[in-house]
Amino acid sequence: MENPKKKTLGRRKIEIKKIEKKSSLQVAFTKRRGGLFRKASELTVVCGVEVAILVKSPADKLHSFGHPPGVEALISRAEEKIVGGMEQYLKFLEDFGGKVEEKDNFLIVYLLMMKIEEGLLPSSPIDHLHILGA
Amino acid sequence: MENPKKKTLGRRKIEIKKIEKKSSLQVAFTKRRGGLFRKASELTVVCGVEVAILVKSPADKLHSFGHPPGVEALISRAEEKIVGGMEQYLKFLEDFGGKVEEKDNFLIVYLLMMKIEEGLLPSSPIDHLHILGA
DNA sequence: ATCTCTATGATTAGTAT
DNA sequence: GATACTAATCATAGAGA
Repeated sequence: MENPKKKTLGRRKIEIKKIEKKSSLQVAFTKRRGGLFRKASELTVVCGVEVAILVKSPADKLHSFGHPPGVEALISRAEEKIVGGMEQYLKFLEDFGGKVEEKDNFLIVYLLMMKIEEGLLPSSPIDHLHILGA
Repeated sequence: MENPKKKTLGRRKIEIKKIEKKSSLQVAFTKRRGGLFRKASELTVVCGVEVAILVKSPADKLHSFGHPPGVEALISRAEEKIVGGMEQYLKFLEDFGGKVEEKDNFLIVYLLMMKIEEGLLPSSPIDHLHILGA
């Protein structure tokens, strides 16, 4: 039998421009975010590199990806010290300061991002400055 | 003529594990980083969202991607204020503090990352704390 | 290091659940 | 919000220039 009524049209070519239909945009966002994070994950493995990604959803929710084993270790180490609040946090930064190499700025910033995202840190560096009397 | 000696074998299936051969890894990294950034770019357009990516190359060089028009505007605005060094920078953060909404943490962090990457800011937040007498 | 080449493997648009 | 389906579009491995 010819043309056995295809169930779907398959992938269609699209123009890269903003999707207006809300429901379609939501589906596209979920798929493409997943695709992006998967690609990032493959990159970390295949090339043995560090990657951090932040994406804000159409609903302003923050989604993040990160994978260096080093970053994960830092986050774990930080976790215990940070949950204690601001004082613990400042102490953590000081401890951290003595051990981190120049090239690890990347990791520090990533760590801070994650903590901010989780609501465990003040919302911006500005708060620190004020607290410290700047 | 059958089998006109195919020029390439086409894409081959690979296992997702670290490539050991250095030259292959370098090529794969360049291609996959490009692919990742292209996907990110499409995501920002198709879904109208904000994305920031940091990747450390096998040679420890930092590559970044970012695209919200808002972020670009912030960076421009910041540029003038930041090039003056630490004092200007602190002042910038204070100015910034009065104007930025809670949901803009993302942008702030992204901005800081970019500045650190460019060597325009101290290497870590720790330095601020010390300077401010923490 | 970057750029073809290209067959093949991988992703995803549109729709329904 | 995420997942399943499927055909078509898209990305890229491996090799060479």
